[in-house]
Amino acid sequence: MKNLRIVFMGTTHFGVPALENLINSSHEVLAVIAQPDRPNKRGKKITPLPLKAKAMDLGIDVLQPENIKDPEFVEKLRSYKADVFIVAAYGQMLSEEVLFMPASGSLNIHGSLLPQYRGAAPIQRAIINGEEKAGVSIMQMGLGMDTGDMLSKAEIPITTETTFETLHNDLADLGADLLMKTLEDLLLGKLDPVPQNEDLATYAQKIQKDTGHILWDLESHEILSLINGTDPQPGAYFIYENEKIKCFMPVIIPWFGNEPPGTIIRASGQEGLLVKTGDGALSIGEIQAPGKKRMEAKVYLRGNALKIGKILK
RNA sequence: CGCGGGAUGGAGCAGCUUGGUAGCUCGUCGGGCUCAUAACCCGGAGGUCGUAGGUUCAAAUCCUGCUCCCGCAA
Repeated sequence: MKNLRIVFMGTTHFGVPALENLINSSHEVLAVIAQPDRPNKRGKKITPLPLKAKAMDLGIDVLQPENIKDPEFVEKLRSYKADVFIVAAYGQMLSEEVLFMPASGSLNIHGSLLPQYRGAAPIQRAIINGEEKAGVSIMQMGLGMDTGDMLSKAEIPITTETTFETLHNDLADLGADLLMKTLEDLLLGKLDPVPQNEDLATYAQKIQKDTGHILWDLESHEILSLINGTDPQPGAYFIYENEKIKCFMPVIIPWFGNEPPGTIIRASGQEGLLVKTGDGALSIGEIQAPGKKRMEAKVYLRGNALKIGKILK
């Protein structure tokens, strides 16, 4: 099998499985392009970017241009004489010049079933919106945001236990395998690019800080989706005595009481936390208070009290 | 040097302001009650109070350095 000369662009965990697959294949990864290191996390520490760390472990050159359109960098990129660029959650828009530099152009691994959920937070939004399935798409990158012709896609179901974290990891793995097949087809000339149907396009808005604020008068399944779609980051929360309490691992519980939505129905070290919603109740499996670790709700309630009957906002 | 919270038996917390007896909820072990129980009652084991130093007759508690964890802001 003929090899492809590849330059990989990515920054987060999302691209790691794909990079690993490429390394273990007959293809040649010439370099990895990642976002520049972002100064400081909390206090002083600098957490290395996941994909960069992986690439360095594997002994691959890592380049981190401040701006990928920088002419000097573009020349550097050209010097690799790559056959194709692979982009997975890189974080910078590519210019036309870069996009079409390799003979086979640039391929993007995107965490949604395009043309739905183009943009910044496709995985979170798919869960939050209560979709029944999610997926990854590989496309030939075009000029617009996630607009290129589709080359392949794969699906995965979303359940009541699917969180952003689990789905993200599953999709990263799925995308990695899909990438290998797609590259194989590319070499065999079997690719069949299909333009996206613009009429069906939707956009996944970036997750804001208050996206996770739970509105208890929504229905249980809607709140469950919000909690799961923001788990672990940034987390869905309610306000209790001016403190943000984050909620994780929700379970829908049938409940026919007529308390106002947001009422704490149960809160004990034995029964855990149960809150009234618009159409029933939601058991919160894990919670996290400011400055505290995430823990089982019943464990938290052994040392901290939440008043039964109080209405959460 | 971005702001802030925290480290106390196995888990979650209180105690620190006003130094001097190790507390609470739970778990665990043993016993009891019960048709029975995750319920209830009785009893036990288990803690160098993150770490290094300082002040003091005496430090979980006051002072300083360090390590680690977490929330916010980016």
